[in-house]
Amino acid sequence: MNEDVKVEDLTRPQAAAELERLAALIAAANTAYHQEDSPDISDAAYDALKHRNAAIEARFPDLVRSDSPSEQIGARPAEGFAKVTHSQRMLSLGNAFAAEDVTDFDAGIRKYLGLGPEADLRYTAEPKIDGLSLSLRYEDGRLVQAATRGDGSVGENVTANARTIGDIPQRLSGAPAVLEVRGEVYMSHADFAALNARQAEAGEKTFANPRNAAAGSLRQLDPAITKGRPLRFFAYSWGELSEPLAKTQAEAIERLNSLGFSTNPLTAICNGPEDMLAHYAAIEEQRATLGYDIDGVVYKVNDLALQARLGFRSTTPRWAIAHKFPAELAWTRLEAIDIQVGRTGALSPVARLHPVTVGGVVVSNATLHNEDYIAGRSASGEQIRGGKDIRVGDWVQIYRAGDVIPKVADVDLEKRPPEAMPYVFPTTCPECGSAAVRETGDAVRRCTGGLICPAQAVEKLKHFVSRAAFDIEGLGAKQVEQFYADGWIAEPADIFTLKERYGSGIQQLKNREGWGEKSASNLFAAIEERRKIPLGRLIFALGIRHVGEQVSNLLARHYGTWEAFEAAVREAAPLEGPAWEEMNNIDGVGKVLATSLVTTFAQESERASIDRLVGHLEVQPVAAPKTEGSPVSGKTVVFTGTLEKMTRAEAKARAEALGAKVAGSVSAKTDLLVAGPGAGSKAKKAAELGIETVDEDGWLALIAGI
DNA sequence: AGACCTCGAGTTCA
DNA sequence: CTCGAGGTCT
Repeated sequence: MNEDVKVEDLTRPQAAAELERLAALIAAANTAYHQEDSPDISDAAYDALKHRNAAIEARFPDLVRSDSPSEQIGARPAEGFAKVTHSQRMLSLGNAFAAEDVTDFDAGIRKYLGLGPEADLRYTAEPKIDGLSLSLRYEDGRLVQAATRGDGSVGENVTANARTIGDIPQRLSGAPAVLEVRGEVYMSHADFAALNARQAEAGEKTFANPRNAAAGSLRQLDPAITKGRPLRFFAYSWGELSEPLAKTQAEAIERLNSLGFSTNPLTAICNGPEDMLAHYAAIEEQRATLGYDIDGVVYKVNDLALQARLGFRSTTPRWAIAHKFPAELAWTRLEAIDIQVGRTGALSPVARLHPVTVGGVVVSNATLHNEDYIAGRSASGEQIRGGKDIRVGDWVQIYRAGDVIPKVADVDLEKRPPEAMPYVFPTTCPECGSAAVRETGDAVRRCTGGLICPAQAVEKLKHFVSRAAFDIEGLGAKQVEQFYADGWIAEPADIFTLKERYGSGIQQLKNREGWGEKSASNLFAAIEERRKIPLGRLIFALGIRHVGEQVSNLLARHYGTWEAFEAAVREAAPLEGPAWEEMNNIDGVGKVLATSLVTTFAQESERASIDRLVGHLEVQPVAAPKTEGSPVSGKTVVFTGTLEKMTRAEAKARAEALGAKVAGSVSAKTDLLVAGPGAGSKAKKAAELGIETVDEDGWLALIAGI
């Protein structure tokens, strides 16, 4: 009955009735989806219902129902886009905040390239558009795929939507056979305002800022909706190419422009840091009148041959940096300080704020890092707040670090209420009451409750099912919390007995809010699927301190099987002896890490929990590469310089798996030197000794196909 | 021993 | 995304 009434025109009683109606509709749609094979309403219609519900709740927060659809667990998953693996990773950029960071950037590059301060070195400088990056793949001049950045390696296929954007050509003439153009999708201020006006008029939700509007528009499942949204695109980079575009960054951009792409008119060539900073100032001055959002200036080494020499760090290129504009600031009142307990027992203080808009987003929480941060003293120079302590009741200045994480920048002592007392950091865990202690030299205070602490237990379980660990579909953070609260799951092993214990458990699951027969059987199937688990994932899932994803894979590659790994950890328990030495000799594993691993396994309760878990699993070994016929078997290899296609730790592990011995320095015994860019004295020495030297590609070719 | 780099852990909002 | 800290390189 209220369906056609705009959200903002609803009276209170109407809103209450509408929320009731929507709750019933959405619940019915969820049931239909979970219990039958075909949902009864389209995704778009379903989303519209949820949007309307959220909009009304936002306007009448006190009318939010206890059975509100926005709170439901196990609701219909967002119908996703297909995944796309980028042929070349889409990296992010390093950040500069001060002029000094820019001069450091220049100095670092000169040093890396072996150039003096006077040598000619040019950079491009262009505005950093605040939108979302997109990679467009053209084959033989036709647009064949458009993908979002995603996590850098795998993005989402949004080709149909990208085709609706006017700035994106469908066809190119005179382009390389394979051309991946990268750039930014954005919305202008004028278009954003007009869109929001239309949205409001239609009773649809409005967007907080142009960036969200652009992101929301590009990620529409129905391209027809995207087509109606005024999106634009600036090209600024490229991925895979069948032939080079040009010799310099500036010429490449010009080439993209002549192929029909919009490129930013404020792109300039700068000669050194002074020039770069001047251009930065010039762009900042025009910021308000550009008509679209920018959040900084990007500098890139102009010479593409030099870019190639500089290469990449793990997540960022060495030859580019983003010089950010100062973050937007806002003042608000600190209403409370809460303590959260993490997986490792870390007590993290969180500021509860009177909601305030910062950079187009309403913020009501902010991280306070740790005890010292609140106290206003810092071990390692975080002096943004000039040594002022933070008290409940204070007026605090908030900014969003990297435009994401809200932080407290300053405290207004003038406005401090006289009754405000310094915050006393708890020395017991607020969740379980165990002592919370701070190791000397550590910034964090940790709950000592271990598995007794419910917060730690839940966080460990969440970690266990997380994406890089067991990644069980249908068992996310929310479900884990609920199952833990209901006593269904107390430790990881319990996940694998869930079906036995709640056997015809589907019956019981079905009675839960938001669960139907289909989602329950899907969950059990997903759990079954994960009984087979790669060794690296298992080690990571255990959630041992200092043992993250990378280290877990390193350990898995080194030991190969669960049996070998487990035996090694047990034998290393005295923190000495051959097994201990071997572990410490793994590249990337040091004392702190090895101690953490070995002592965790040595704890009776942890140990028992791990044994119970592994009993339910079939751990897949890391395929041991054959060392037979390996061209490097028995040889001594040294790596130097920067490796671009693998980490040093990875390279070493791989070489050892192939039967080579990896040494740290070049000597007469060295058989082969693998030298990446930036190689220095080792390469010189190898040349003097007449030792065979190859670059990274040569090394990869050598070991290929084994 | 110090500089540099990577990884781990924790955090927010849509 | 950022900080802190562990680990390696020079």
